[in-house]
Amino acid sequence: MLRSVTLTGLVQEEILRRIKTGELQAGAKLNENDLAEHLQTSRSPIREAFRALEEAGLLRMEKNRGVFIREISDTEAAELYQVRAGFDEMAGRLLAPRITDAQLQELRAMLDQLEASSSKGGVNHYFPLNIGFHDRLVEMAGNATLHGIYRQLVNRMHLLRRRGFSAAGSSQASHGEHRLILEALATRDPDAAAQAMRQHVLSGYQRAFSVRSADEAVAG
Amino acid sequence: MLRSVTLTGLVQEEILRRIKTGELQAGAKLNENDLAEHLQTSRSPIREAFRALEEAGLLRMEKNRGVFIREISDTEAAELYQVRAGFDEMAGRLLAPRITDAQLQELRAMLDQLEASSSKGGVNHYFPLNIGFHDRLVEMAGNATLHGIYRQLVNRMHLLRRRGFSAAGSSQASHGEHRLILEALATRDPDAAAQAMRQHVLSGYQRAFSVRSADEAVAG
DNA sequence: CCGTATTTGTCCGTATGTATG
DNA sequence: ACATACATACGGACAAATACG
Repeated sequence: MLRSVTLTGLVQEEILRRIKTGELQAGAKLNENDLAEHLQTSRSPIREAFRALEEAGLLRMEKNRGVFIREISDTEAAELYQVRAGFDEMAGRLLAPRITDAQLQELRAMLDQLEASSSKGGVNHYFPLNIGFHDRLVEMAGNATLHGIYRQLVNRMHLLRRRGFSAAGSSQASHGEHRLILEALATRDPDAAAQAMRQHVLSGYQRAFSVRSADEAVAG
Repeated sequence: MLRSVTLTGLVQEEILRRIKTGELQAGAKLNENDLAEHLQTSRSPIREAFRALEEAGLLRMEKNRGVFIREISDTEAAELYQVRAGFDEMAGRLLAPRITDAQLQELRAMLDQLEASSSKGGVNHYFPLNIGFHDRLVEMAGNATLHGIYRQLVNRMHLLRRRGFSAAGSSQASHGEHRLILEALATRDPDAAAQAMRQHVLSGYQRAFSVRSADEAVAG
């Protein structure tokens, strides 16, 4: 039992990890006693971690009934993509004028790895790399608050993975869009970068959900 | 001690209320025992509420040292405005094509009340009305996820109120921008509404902090 | 519908770490 | 540096609510 960090924090990270790996899926019930036993703690840190994750939009606590991994409706899924498109657009606009050559190099290297992974390894390799690429893009935008909220959004999107994910040649299209983003950033054109990043998110939504647009799914 | 709702939830709302009213200001220390005594509970619900509010970005918990209302640096303040500008822009773009005449009427009534309050009552009346107006705008945009994250942002901005707030004729300028937003919405022009809402946030930042732009303050 | 088992919500005690004289 | 006082982190117990047979 490590000191120096709180048990609550460790429990919180552990649950988040299980959500990211898919070990915990939407709708699953979390039992306080079981978790406390498996993680070798009392129930107090477990409950505190629950409260934090509830606030982060990952858990739903029903009084006297239990704690569940949140389920994301189709409408909310469309909302998430719509908001994330806005965030990526913001990030692209902020990043384009300030990106360094070294950063462009770093992003290119990440894309090389990503494309290699998509042919070799399965989704379990590709998925975290893809998320890491986009996370790094937003981080480079230089707004820590934006980055923090973006991460919260991405965490929520883990709850809707494994839906219509990974149609046949979808990764090919995604790679092309990634390269478009890098090209726009390389020219330091804010509007082009913003547009490329926004469009990539919206295209990803269409690939995953096979609907026309996030706008219509929300308005629907 | 009410039943039917959790004590944790009540404590959380109470602390949030104290932050919004300014009763709790940035840097203030929260004592578990004192709070538990005043709110007539044990320390457990207090601690759970702390964890939720920490995740929301309002509190900072230092292990074995205490819990404090978060302090927002100048850089983070600029970041908050920059992100909020992006949100309002999104909201305006989404709302313009879908706003109803009844909703326009409702917003006009809110502005009438807001302008009346700015001449009569003090900041304590004006401030919540102003926040309510913007909150309603985002709510009308029809994306509940966007609205939820927006509220989290606004909550954080309470931590930096009472800085350079309310220069002389600043409310007059604000009123003008509000009317511009309504005009743009009335014409159902997405770009105009997005731009009007974005600009209003950025102008508000300049009025409150007397600097040229949020971009420069972040890039600084 | 009732009784039992299980789980949660809350309370309180104790150990540990921090601040202060 | 030491001892004291204090606040927090965690653990465990009890009561209430829910689930189940």
